[in-house]
Amino acid sequence: MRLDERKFMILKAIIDDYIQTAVPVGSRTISRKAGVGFSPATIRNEMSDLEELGYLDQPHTSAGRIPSAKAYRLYVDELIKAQQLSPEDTLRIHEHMDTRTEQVEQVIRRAANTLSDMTQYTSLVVAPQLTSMCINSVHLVPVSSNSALMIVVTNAGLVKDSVIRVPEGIENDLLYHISQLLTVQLHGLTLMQIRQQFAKIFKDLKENRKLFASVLDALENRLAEDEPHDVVVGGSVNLLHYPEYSDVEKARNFLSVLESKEKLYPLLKKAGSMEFTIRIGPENDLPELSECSLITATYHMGEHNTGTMGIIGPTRMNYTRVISVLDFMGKALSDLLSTDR
Amino acid sequence: MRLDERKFMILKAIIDDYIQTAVPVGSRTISRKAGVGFSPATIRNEMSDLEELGYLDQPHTSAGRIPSAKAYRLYVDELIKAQQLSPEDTLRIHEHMDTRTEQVEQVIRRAANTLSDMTQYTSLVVAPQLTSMCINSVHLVPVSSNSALMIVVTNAGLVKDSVIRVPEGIENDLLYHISQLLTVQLHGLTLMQIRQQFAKIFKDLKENRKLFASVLDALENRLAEDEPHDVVVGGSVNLLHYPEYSDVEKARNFLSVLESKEKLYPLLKKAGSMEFTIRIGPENDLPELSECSLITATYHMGEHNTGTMGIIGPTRMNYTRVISVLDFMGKALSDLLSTDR
DNA sequence: GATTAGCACTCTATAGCAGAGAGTGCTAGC
DNA sequence: GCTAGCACTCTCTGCTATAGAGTGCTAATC
Repeated sequence: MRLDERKFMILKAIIDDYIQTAVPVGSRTISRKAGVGFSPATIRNEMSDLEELGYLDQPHTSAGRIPSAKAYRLYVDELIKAQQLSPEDTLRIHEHMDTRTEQVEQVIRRAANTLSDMTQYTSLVVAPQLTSMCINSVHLVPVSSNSALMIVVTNAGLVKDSVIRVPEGIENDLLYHISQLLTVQLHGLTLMQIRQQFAKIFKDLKENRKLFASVLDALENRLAEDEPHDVVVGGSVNLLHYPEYSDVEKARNFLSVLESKEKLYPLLKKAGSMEFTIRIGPENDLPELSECSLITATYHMGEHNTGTMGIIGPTRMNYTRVISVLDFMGKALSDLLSTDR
Repeated sequence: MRLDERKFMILKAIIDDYIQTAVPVGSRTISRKAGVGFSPATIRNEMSDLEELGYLDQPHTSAGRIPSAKAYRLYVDELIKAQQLSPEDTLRIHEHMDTRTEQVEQVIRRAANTLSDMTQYTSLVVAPQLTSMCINSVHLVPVSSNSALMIVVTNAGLVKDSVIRVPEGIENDLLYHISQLLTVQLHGLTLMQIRQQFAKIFKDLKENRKLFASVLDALENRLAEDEPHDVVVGGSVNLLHYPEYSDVEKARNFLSVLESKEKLYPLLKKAGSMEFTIRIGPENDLPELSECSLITATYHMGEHNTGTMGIIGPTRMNYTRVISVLDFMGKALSDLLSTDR
């Protein structure tokens, strides 16, 4: 059976109502709505059909109906229309994001907070992946008489540091000198290239072999790991405001996911460079999120570097609003990160 | 009335039991304990005294007693004895923390996770504050045709970055050259000194004034902010396992605090360089934490740099265990960060 | 033929009540 | 000084009755 216009209309009304109230929707409620010219009995018949078609679920016989994941899918695919963000909201984003010079990391954190504030859901943002990652400089900073902090700066602004052992009583000047030497040797090389040229680089370094050895060793270790990009989470407690999470058990499950970056990152990664993705309830791979929806969007830093952000809410989230907020925030962020401030 | 030995003993037994069960403790329960040679009636009389003295509370007439904040204070001050961590636990810490070269940031995150895993409470760790903070190098990395990422590395390994505008179509080589120039000019200066010598530095730079101006401008802005050190939180959902937080409202309040670094940082900051601090329930400044206890401890990186870590749990937390875990972790972390790996 | 009014039926949520259980405080006796 | 005994208090659990929301079906209406 194809869905005729009236069924569409009724389904949309049910979803809209349920998004607002989180309470199963009865036929009378729909019937009373402005623009619906049918009695509860008629609505009931249609609802019965919609249930058979898999768009509605009934918690128990004498309750109203709630939309199924299939219904939300139809809803986002066909029923909602792009909506302009209200002037107040655009202003709000601009206010929150309009700070002059600031660290990229901080801009991103601020974006996450703004997103969660405005939607009252939970937000995720990952910094843009810079395309080619190579070493910019190496620094050795004395920490104690026989150890130093090794800091490696890559062109992504990403920094990797670790403590290494240095010969007892080494002069600070010498450490500095060695840093410079290493920087000259390694600058501009990708992490890959360094590994390949390890032997050669090592040969070129004449004095302080032992120190160099431990630096290169540390570097080698550092390069080996392919750390997942950091995911910034905003408003993780927001979901606890919704009746869906009045059960502590559920709340804990949800929050556990937010705590593990390893689970979070693939969620956003999967979205790739799609401008928008919407995953509803069970469409998410994580069972913990089977009662949530995740909407992702992208933003840009310069021409090549793309970052991803997302909003997680209950399946009955306000899709329309979230999409417009993400859309606008994407533009604001791209502006902020791609031009001066 | 002074507390005699028997009252001490009974109070300790009550606290120990309540820490385990979270259920108001009755006189029979205490009486049955090995080593207590008194009937429930006797215990009841003592309990009644202890209540009058403010050490015990009674939720309602026919419930058992629960320890008050005053009781916990006495408990940690006088009743608990330092305890050796079990061999299994020390092994566990070593296993978790025994990774070779790793970023300081990662070591700290790992420490936070280990702490929360082992105690089943929530952990906080801040990276060591390096004592003298000065600039190590400045880098400009092209992002788009008219903007670049400015990266400032300080000797703390801390990195501050921000996007700045650069003249349209500037050569990468030139950007690099300018970075070098700036690094030479600024290297070794504290943030303060730079601000003082702003004019002089600016005068020395001959070409590309406009670019320098915007770099220095960005730097100025960057230096102005005194960002709170980052607090790493581990096991934030752990507290939701305890009956104290079976109420979603309470859970939300608690988690909100963890979300705001601005509230968290002062908590640890206040501990200063004290080896241990214990704050019980209302002794915490934050009303949201009035039913929690916070134990902090310090660790060291090299000779001068001290970091702080803490455990937040319900007031009925297992103080003895938490203190031994923190103590051991402090040593492990200091070892890890101060010598090579 | 589609729509709707009417009605019996189902299921949930809530309040009220009784009984069990845990624990206390007091008193009298050891 | 300690404890056995007992009446009393308060909570928790389970049960029942009731109200309310909503449905599905049938028969009447447009």
